[in-house]
This record gives sequence, C-alpha cells and structure tokens, in this order.
Amino acid sequence: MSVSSESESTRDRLLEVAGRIFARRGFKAATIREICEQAGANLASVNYHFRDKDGLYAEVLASTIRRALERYPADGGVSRRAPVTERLEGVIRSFLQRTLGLDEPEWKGCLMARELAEPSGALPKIIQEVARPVHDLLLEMVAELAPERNEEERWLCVQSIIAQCHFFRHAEAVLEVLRPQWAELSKQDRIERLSGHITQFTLRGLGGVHG
Amino acid sequence: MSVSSESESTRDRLLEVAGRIFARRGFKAATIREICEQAGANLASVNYHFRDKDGLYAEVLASTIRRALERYPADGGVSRRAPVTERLEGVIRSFLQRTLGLDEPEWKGCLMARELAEPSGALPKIIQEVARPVHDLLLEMVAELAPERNEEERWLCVQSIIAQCHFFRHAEAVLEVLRPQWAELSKQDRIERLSGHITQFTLRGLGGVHG
DNA sequence: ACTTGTATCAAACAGTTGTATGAATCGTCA
DNA sequence: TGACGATTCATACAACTGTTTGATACAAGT
Repeated sequence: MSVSSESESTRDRLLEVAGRIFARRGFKAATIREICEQAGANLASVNYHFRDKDGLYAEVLASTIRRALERYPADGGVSRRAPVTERLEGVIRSFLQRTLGLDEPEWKGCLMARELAEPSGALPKIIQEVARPVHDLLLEMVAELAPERNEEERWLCVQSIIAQCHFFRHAEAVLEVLRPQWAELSKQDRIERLSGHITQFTLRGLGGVHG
Repeated sequence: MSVSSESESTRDRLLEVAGRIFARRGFKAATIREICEQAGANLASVNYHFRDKDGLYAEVLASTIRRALERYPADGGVSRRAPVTERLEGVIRSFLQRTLGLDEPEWKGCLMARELAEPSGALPKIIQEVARPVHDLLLEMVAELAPERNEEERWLCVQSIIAQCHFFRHAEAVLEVLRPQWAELSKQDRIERLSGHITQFTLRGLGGVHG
C-alpha cells in the first residue's frame, strides 16, 4: 500500500522512503523497521544494500545533493555574462528551488537543514559540493556590487543573502502560525515572491540601488 | 567531576545538564542515563522530579525561555521613544544575544533552533512567548521605516531581518569551515559586528538610508 | 541439470532505551 | 528520640533498536 512503485528496485525504494523519514524524524529517531515497512522491503535489506544505517543515510544525502544540483545548478543557469543583478537573482532563485523544493519531493531541503543543525560526518561533503560554490559565487557578485566595502563586510553581506534564502525552509512551522495566508500560496508562488523580495532587499542592502 | 555545582539542587542540575544535552543531541538521541550521569544524579531522579523524559524536556524549554527573555527582552531595553533606528538595533542585538548567547550558556539558542526544525509540541509556547512579540515589534518598525510598501512586502522585510539574526547560530558549523577567522573572534566581538552589520544592511534594504 | 551470484526472507541476537519498584537515606519537627 | 515526608538509590523490566544469520528463491550461464 505504501509502496511507491513496483517497477523501482528495492534499493531505489529504500532511498526514496528513507529520505522522507530521515527528513521527518532525524537520523536517530528514524528506524530501519519503519523505512523497510514503508518501502515494502525486508528488514535486512538495508544492511544488504547499504551495509548499515549510516551507509543508507550517507547514500540518501549523496544522491539528494547530486540530483538537486543537476536540476538547479548553483548559478541558476544564468549566463556569466548577464548583468550582475540577473545573476544574483539566478543564484537566489535556484537556492530557493533547492531548499523549498518545487517538483522535487519536498523533504529534500529539510534533510539539508537538519544536517546543518545536527552534523553527521557528511557535513564536509555538503559544504564542498553545495555551500562552497554558492558562497564563492555570491562573494564575487557582492564584490562587484559593493566594491567600496572591505572584505569582512562583503562576507557578511553574503551571509545575509544566504540567511534569507535558508530561513523560509527553516522556520516553516512558525511562519504558518504567524501568517496563515502565506501557507495558502502555492510553492511556485512563494518561490516567485521570495526570490523577487530577497533580490530587491539585497540590492538595496548592498547600497547599489535606491528606491 | 562533571557535576556543575554541589550547592545546586538535583532538580536544577538536571535542568542545566539536560539543556546542554538536548541541545547537542536532540530529544530522541539524548538519553536519560547520560543526563543523570553528568548531573551526578540517580537514574530515577528524572522520573521523580519531572514525571518522564517529555516532562523534563518541556521544563527545560520553559525555563530557558523565561530566563532568556528576562535577561534580553524583545525590545532590547531600548525606550519606545528612541529613534526607530536605535530601536531596531536594540531588537536585533537582543535577538543575537539570545541566540548566540553571551554570558548565558551557549546551548540555549541551539535548543530553540532545534525546536524549530523538529517541533515537539512545545512549539506553540515558543511562538507565543518569543516569536510573536519580536515579530510584532519588527512589523511596527518596518511600517515606520517603509510606509510606502504594502503589507506583504513589509512582512517579507521582517522575515529578512529575523532570517539574518537566526542564521549565524543555525549555520555555525558551516561558517567555521568557510571562514575560520570568524570562529576566532570572541562571542562579544561577533555579536557586536553582527548587530552592526544586520542593522545597516536592513536599513539600506528598507530603502531608508542611502550609501 | 548443475553451478553461481544476487537478492529476499523470517527469525533471532545483543545492546540500549525509558520507566517502575521498593528499600535506604536524609532532614525536620514534635 | 522517634516519626514522617521528601529524596535518593540500586536494581529490574519490558519494549525497541541495529545488526547478523542461515535458509530460500530466482535468474543467467555453462
């Protein structure tokens, strides 16, 4: 009944289900029994396919990163020769797509957020493959938009951008209470409004646009 | 050896130690045995003083909120009649003090961050007592600073402020890797630079200050 | 038909978990 | 002193955890 698709291999079903459950419960509270049950697989299948629980988690994280980045690349698919404001919005929009999820199952961003709060040894991999590229891209853009500031100030500005992108995933539960109207919007709408707002707020914050 | 202070009551030591451990490991992964051991208390003492593990967690959260708010009130102790820029910086600085911790044990903000990602039934209490007041305060200030924007835009700006304040606690582990120099600063210094930066970035972002 | 490698299965294992119990200890006040 | 309530203690228990095992099924190749 809870088997997602008969045609997928046991291994794939385990990855899919495990991702959802790790995201919902956290690593420790997620149990292999529940994962196998929902995947319609035998209890021993996790150990067979992924050695142990840690192996499963690592593989879930790795495949999630891989697929998220190939669908929404760090630069948002915007050309390097486009105006900096467009490139900035590209990075922001792509970031939001990855964290808030659009057509990807929505637990993926949640997995990342959880990993940040509760590092599991897989954190260096995430930093290397996701955080670092985004960080460096933004640093270039900020240098272009606010060349008069010193290095630390520019770095702080980059953090302000990333902070805004992260927040709406991170505090979803609170936002629903404080502003119910927001939860009623479609994901598409939310991402659209957010990337617009964050880009504008940031451009003003950097002092490049008045308005 | 790991007993914090002999003069405190068992109940208080349990609260203190439990806070640290819940923050570090999360609710599920934290064990009563480890808590009692570090508190120099008997295994049964949690059940005696707090009924069960949930009772302990709820009490930890409640007392943490209470003490954090009485030391760092939502308005940062700035007079209601002070200029809005000063009031804004007050809210931001106080927020950072609560999350990044100054003289309070540093796990307290971490507890909150964890609660946001992994609500435990205690979330409504946090919203009611912490998030809501800060949210409303900021909403007033933004309305004052950017009266020309519509209600949703102002709300988004409030979220941008809160996002920046939260982020530096939330992504501590990543920041340490991406910018080791930052980790070398004292807490005092970090909070000082952050509240300055966030206030400036926000004031520009709101379009109230140019340059 | 026989072998081989892959995959699945039910069952059991040892370790850890939160909680309960009843005896022992302490402090306080009559 | 003696009694009583509050607290601490060692110990036990049942439930749940990740992992292992050995049997079994299946497909492909010879």
